Amino acid sequence: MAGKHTIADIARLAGVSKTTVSRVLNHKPDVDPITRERILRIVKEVGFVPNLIASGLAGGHTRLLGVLIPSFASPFVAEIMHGVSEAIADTPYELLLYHLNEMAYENNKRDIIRHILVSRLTTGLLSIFPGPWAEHVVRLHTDEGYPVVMVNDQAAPPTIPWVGIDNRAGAQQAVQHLLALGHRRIAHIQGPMQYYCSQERYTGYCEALKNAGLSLDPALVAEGHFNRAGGYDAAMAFFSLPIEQRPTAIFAANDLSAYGVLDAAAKYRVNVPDDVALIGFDDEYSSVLVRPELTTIKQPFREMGRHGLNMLLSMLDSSKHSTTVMSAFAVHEQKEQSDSSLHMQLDTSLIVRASSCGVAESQTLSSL
Amino acid sequence: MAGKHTIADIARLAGVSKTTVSRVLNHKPDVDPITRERILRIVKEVGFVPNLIASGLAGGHTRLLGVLIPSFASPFVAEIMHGVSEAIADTPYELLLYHLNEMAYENNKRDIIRHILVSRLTTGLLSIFPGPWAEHVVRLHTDEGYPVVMVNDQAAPPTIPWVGIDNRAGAQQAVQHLLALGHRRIAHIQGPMQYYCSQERYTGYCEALKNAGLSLDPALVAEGHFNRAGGYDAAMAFFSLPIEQRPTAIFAANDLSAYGVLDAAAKYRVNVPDDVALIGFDDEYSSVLVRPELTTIKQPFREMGRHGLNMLLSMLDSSKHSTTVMSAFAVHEQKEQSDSSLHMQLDTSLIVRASSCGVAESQTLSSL
DNA sequence: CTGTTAGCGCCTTCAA
DNA sequence: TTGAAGGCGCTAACAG
Repeated sequence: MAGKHTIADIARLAGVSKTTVSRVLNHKPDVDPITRERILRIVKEVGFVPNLIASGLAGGHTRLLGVLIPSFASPFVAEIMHGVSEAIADTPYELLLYHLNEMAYENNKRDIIRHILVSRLTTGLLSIFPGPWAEHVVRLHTDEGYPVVMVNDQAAPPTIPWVGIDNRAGAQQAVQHLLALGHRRIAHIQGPMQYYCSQERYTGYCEALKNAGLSLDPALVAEGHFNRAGGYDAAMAFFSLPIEQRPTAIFAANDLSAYGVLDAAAKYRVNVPDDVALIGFDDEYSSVLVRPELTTIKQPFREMGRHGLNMLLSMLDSSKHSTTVMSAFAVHEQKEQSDSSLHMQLDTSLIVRASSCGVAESQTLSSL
Repeated sequence: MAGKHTIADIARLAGVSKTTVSRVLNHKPDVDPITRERILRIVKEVGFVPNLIASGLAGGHTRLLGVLIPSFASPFVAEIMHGVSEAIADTPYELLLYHLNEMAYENNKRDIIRHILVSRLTTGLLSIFPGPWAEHVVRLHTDEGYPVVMVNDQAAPPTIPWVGIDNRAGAQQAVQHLLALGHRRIAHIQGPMQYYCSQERYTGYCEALKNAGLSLDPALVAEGHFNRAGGYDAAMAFFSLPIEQRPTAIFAANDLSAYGVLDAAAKYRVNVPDDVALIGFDDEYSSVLVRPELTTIKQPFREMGRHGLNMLLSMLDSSKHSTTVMSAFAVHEQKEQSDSSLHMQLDTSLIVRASSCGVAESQTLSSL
């Protein structure tokens, strides 16, 4: 039975105390180099791996990091997780998955979050798309001092460590692209307005129009719920406007809504991009499969995951140092400071495909 | 600071011993009902949650289950995980994620798997799409007796607990659908033939043809690598055949390949489904987004995840009972027996959309 | 039914 | 530079 060794076994084999073995395992400096080599050799020989549970208990903290994800439904989450697992690959930490079934729970959101803290399994938390959980996650950090990083969502101004994108700038990119193509009547299909990112994208849309000297036409703005049906409904409304009021271009707050626009366009026999140009937001996998392929604003999901996890790791690192090296006051000072730098906004990028201008079609097809 | 309680605290508050508290926490029967109620009340009041790390150490096994996933790239994995987390939701277990970056690792696959065993973090393992890891996962179960369930992949005859589908029957469903539509020249785009599921799907294809009294035309079979480019290449080859040899229908071993067929059809100006009918396998999310929408064989991914996790839980359960209740010999007997019933083959289902017969188009569109 | 006594395997003082 | 001793919070025998 391989691997059933304990530190005691190694100590016996090496003829030293358990303490010494523990020291070399934890990279403490105060060990005779010769002894260290001998121990390491034995460790390798017998394939010893320390019991993480035991060391978690004794050390007061585990090597587990929690990842709170809202749902697997969204392909983004998978992309983000991809980045997360890349980042964790060469660390000694492991990932504990907290999945929140979307329904039920309404009342005990707080309990579930608290459970994460109180069960003491994890040493830190990465919260992806917190959505309705955001406030509890924030409190976990603010009130309890638990190391938390939020990925890709934010309460108005982010108050805790956070990695995301500049939704406003992304929306401006989108609208500017349409403006550059000569469009003047540009519609917007909003996301759910209780989300900050929806508000930001809408703001970006408004600003881009204003910068171009265009006024906002309320008839060209509709809420689309971030899903296909919502996009469909919104687009149907646009297409049923009198011809001279119709938009010549649509900026959908996410790709899913844009798919709905394509449905509506097919129904109305509106040609995309000739009759109406279309741009989405996210760059989902499916956006190269729909016809025409969807122009969109790409979010760097994988990078978000990677940076988020790295940020969490660095927080753990610095808190470890601080508690041993610095006075309580100094700790507080440094925390304030590093927190303020713990807001990372990644860049979005414009991906031009056929849905905004026909010429792109041949390019993307040939790139297959 | 909420939740910093230990069993000792509860014991003090309730005026009983720690042991008693531990007993009610672990649902042992031998506790005075009155005392039990009192303890539970206090536990609730102070919001006590036992330290899982400590109980893992003391009890000799944790409440963590490992999930080994090959990559987040595939949307299936997300679906399966969805089922997994549904199943784990009302158990006291948590999920530990082992993610295998596809590359590197070639040499230390074994080490990584061994690490799972040896680090003792988890009590059992759910291995999703093991692919190249399969043999090591199998050995983990066979040689080390570690509780393992494989989801949706299998070495020739599955030798360890396993949940998946009947790929052969699924393929037959697909081909029979095409036969029923009157097609006689049905092509097949295979998956990578080193995968058992690809072989099975191919076998199902052959059998369905034979049952219909048709002979196999080697020109109508091509390997497609399970991806879009592979499907494209294969379809290009089919479409460049002399007209009378061309297939009137194509069964792609997965949806991705089928997307490639659509690309090729667009290039060749072949109309789907009028010139060639198309059916895929998997029912990916995107298959309702491509045009025409893709007829396909749906795999019940979520159910696989759910059943897989439940199977793992029941294995843990029974092994717990067996080690305490039965002799070593009896344990072995029961293990053999339950293992043999621990192979679950779920049903696939045929999803008819526009790519196989035009009439379906209006139906699916209207269901939006 | 309940409490007492030992650890689980490791880390962390403290003293040598 | 090393070792011995104590404890992390809980569970699992044992007795009562």
